[in-house]
Amino acid sequence: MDKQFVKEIADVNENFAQWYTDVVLKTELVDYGPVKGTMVIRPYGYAIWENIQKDLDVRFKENGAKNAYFPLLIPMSYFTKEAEHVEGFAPEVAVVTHAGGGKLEEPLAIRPTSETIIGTMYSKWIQSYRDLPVIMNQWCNVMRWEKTTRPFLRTSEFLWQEGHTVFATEEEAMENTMRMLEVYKTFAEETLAIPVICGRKTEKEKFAGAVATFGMEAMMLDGKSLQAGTSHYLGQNFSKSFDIKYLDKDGTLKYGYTTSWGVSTRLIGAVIMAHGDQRGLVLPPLVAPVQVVIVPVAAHKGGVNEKANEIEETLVKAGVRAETDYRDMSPGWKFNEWEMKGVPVRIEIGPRDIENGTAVVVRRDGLDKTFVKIDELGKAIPELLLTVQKDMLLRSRERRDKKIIEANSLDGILKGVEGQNFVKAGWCGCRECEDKVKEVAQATARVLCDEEGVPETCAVCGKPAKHKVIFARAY
RNA sequence: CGGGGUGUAGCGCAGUUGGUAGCGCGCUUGGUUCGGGACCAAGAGGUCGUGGGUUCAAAUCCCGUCACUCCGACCA
Repeated sequence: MDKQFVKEIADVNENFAQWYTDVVLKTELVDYGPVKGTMVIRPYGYAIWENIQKDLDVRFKENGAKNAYFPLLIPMSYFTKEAEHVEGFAPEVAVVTHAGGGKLEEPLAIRPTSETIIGTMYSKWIQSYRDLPVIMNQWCNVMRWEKTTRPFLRTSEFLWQEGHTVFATEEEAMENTMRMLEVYKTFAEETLAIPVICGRKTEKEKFAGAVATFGMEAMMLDGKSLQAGTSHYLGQNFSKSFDIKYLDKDGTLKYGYTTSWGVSTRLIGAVIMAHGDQRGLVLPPLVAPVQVVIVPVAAHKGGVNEKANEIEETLVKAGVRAETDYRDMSPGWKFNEWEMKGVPVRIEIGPRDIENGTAVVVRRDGLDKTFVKIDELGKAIPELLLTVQKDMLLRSRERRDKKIIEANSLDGILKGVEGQNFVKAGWCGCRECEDKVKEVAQATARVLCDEEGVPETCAVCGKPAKHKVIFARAY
């Protein structure tokens, strides 16, 4: 079709990294920030984030969470209370040493995550079993000084949501960890149309300071895995470090059990890399800033803009995020631009259509044109958006499932990941074998999936396997 | 932190043996167009990343430096 346009965005298959960068910059989702590794999220990109926030927030509240806000700066001393945690984050923490025109007595960490400050506050707030559970969530920015960065996937500063809870018992805390993982999974599939695989992370991949980390992994178009969300069971590690105690019914003082869970703007990266194509973005209707764009054709002929406006009003009334592109440009230009920006449905309306009482309706996920009676748009379009949303999930899942394979040797793992697959394999559970896979195949253990049945032997060393694990190259 | 690459107009690039800055797209104005990236005309826009050196003369040659980027290592 349009060679020149297609050339503007790198080939999806030939150079995925370049394609990705082109898409985020050319569709005006982001721009690079002045500080290395930071990004400016532009209105179009931010609108996606707002849709994600809105949707997730409802789900969190349905599960008992309340929103709060904790400070950006954390005294370094707080930070050093949990040994594993400080060790895990130390290299990437940015520190404020000067303020008010002088050197500070105590340096302040810019939060890389808020377990420490929230833990400190919880220890003040929690006295009795009657105060539990505490389930709070905050939407904020965090900073981690990363060596290599890529918009949305890994930036020095990013926006996220972090939930922090305290429960009286291990069972409740564990239940919450799994519950929030499930919330994420449902959200990813229903709203982002991205199928995910959930499971426990290995010791190596675990969150610093956690007893256990559970993650959801999504497959990108190039077969690599993206950790799209995590839910941590922290046991009593943090409650002991931060002195989070409550007086139980039986009159004894006990440490609470804490959990934390988070997803970030990385989800936007996931959407791009799971659904995009040669023409650019393909956004699932539920997160698309603009769900329907109406393009008037031959607007100078009179009555066209009026009709377009009328359709827009009908759709807005039906609860659709619809917009009309009145710009004085050739329609072809607009078609391509909105396709690049991933708008799920386009409506074309011109003199010919008005005469016939129909409009041209085009799905971004298929680009096939259909004619719909103008009077029926108010009903047909919302239905179509739902269909697109569902189809996108089905297609992604189909595509992904074909690329999940099994292997029982190191070579099999290597061949598998080279073929852009997720590779399920038996694993003895030792760190050496995990490192060996990384060395030979540049793949890491994504999540354990023991519930599917553990193979007899470890694919690496041949000793009896303790786990079934998914190996994949990852972002 | 190692290895490669690139810095020239908003974006993409050209610039030969050193000779004083160019192309495409975009932008502005006017007009004709409008069903898959339209056309004509007239414009605006540049400390050639940066510091030094060689030279009558440097985007071009030499030395330094900075930034960005890709591939590793490290990490959510």
